[in-house]
Amino acid sequence: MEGEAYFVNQSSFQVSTLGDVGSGKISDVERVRAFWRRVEHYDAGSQVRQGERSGPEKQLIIVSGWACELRILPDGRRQIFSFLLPGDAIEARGAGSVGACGVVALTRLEVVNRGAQLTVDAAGREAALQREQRLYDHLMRMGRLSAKERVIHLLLELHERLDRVGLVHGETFKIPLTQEVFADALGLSVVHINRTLKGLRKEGWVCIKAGSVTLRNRPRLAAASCYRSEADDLEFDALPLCAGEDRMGRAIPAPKRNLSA
Amino acid sequence: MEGEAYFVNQSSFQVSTLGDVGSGKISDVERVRAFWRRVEHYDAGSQVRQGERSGPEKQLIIVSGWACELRILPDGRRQIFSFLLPGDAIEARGAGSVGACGVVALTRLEVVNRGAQLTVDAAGREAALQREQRLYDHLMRMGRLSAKERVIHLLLELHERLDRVGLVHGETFKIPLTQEVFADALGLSVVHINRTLKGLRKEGWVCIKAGSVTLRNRPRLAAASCYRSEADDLEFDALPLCAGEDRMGRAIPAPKRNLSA
DNA sequence: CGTTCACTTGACCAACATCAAATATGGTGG
DNA sequence: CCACCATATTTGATGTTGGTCAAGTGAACG
Repeated sequence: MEGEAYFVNQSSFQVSTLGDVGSGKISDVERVRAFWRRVEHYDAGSQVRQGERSGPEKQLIIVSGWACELRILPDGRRQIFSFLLPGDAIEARGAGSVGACGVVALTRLEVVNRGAQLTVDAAGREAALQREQRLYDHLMRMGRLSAKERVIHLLLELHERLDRVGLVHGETFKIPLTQEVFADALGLSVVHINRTLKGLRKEGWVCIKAGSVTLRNRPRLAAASCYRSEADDLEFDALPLCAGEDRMGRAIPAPKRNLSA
Repeated sequence: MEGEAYFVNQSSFQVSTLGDVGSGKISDVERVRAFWRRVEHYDAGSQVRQGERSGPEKQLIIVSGWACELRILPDGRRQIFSFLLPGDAIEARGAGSVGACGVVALTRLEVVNRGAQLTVDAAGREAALQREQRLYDHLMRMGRLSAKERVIHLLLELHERLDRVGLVHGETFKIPLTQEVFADALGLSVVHINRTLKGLRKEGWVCIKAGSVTLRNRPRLAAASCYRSEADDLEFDALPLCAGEDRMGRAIPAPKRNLSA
């Protein structure tokens, strides 16, 4: 049944990806052929290396499967920066100058190659903004949220993104993630992730079984983890960023001494 | 003496910013005038709000002073995402759709308004890549580095960036940051930042006095904090991202079970 | 000279990491 | 179907890191 769900997803991407190629009399069969000619596959665990530092930068769009951006320190510590879901682009980073971050397939991956994408259209800009927004969210998670909050917050983000591409059924969706991957994304140890999940299950926040997750009472989860959906930016933006005197008095005045000894 | 250093910096920015406006007979005085006409100021602690959600997006370049991007949670927790130094652009974010992150001046701020910057040139792309790179570094710091490592790592980044705009003298540079700001950037508590700094001082890693920092033996610091300068991307990129069997055996195979119950 | 803001320090505690071992689970070959 | 193996999850015991609370110090400033 999993393959079926993925196929539905693929066909929807055919339309959105190729719909603007030729508006003329190209038959649907032609389109499907053209689509599949550009499909590439990556095995789970393989590194997706693109933009071979000199070749034309190809832009890959994930059709099915999950990937992640990550970095590994010399001593083995790992940090996952973001998850890449169906519909997301794998940026052609690394072709430029900065590229100390790799993309690894977390499951078997199906991607379409859009070739060198030189012009940045409105949709591309929007996607880039959201991507950046997610990086900020991730920073907030790791810097200021507790383990329980981090897990919930990430699950809510994944729910929102998967929902947008039709991979959520009700409140339930599938995550092909190991607890170790989860830990590396959230900056926690596997053991502690395990215990945190246990706690969340026991307290009825979520239901996690065999790779699918069901979020119970999403608004409550959002409140408990300070999650701000991408939909309500404006409202959040209106909050006083530089706190006044009422809000815990944590204003940011001009410092009078700096990191003194 | 502080003002003097800043002024030197400003004049260098005049050249680089306005050098391409007119290659003809515009006198230097004219250039200076044109420059100063576009200068804006922000007080320390004030929020830099740009792109008033509908007006023309102006792009601001910091001439002198420090700012930061941050977010505050409803319960008062703060997270600083990045520091903005002289020469950095204050992105016109927020004018689009996502903007749950504010820019606050950490010191008195002098910025030039470049007006709406619609075309993205090579320099702009390069800057954007480095900015993103720094976000990744920050994520790595908060997710996988210890307190001591985080502090060193951040100091090294600041050194590198300040050096590039000529604000480092020898191994010493000034940071107008409160320990509280430092804490909010690194996801630690003020008290713990204090103790960490104390330790670093005592062990001779750095010398921090009255707002200026001297890094002792930068290569050793870099090694101790897993710092990778922006100069050696290639080398780092060549590291095996998806570890083989030699490197602690932490490969990323296809997960066979996923977040089971 | 008192007030304010930042830094400092000590005592105590909670969150999370680490180590080690036990227990599923799924895949594979017989 | 069963035995076996590798991988993942779970659990307990224990240690460390870093947070919180509270109080004290020192410098700048009116």
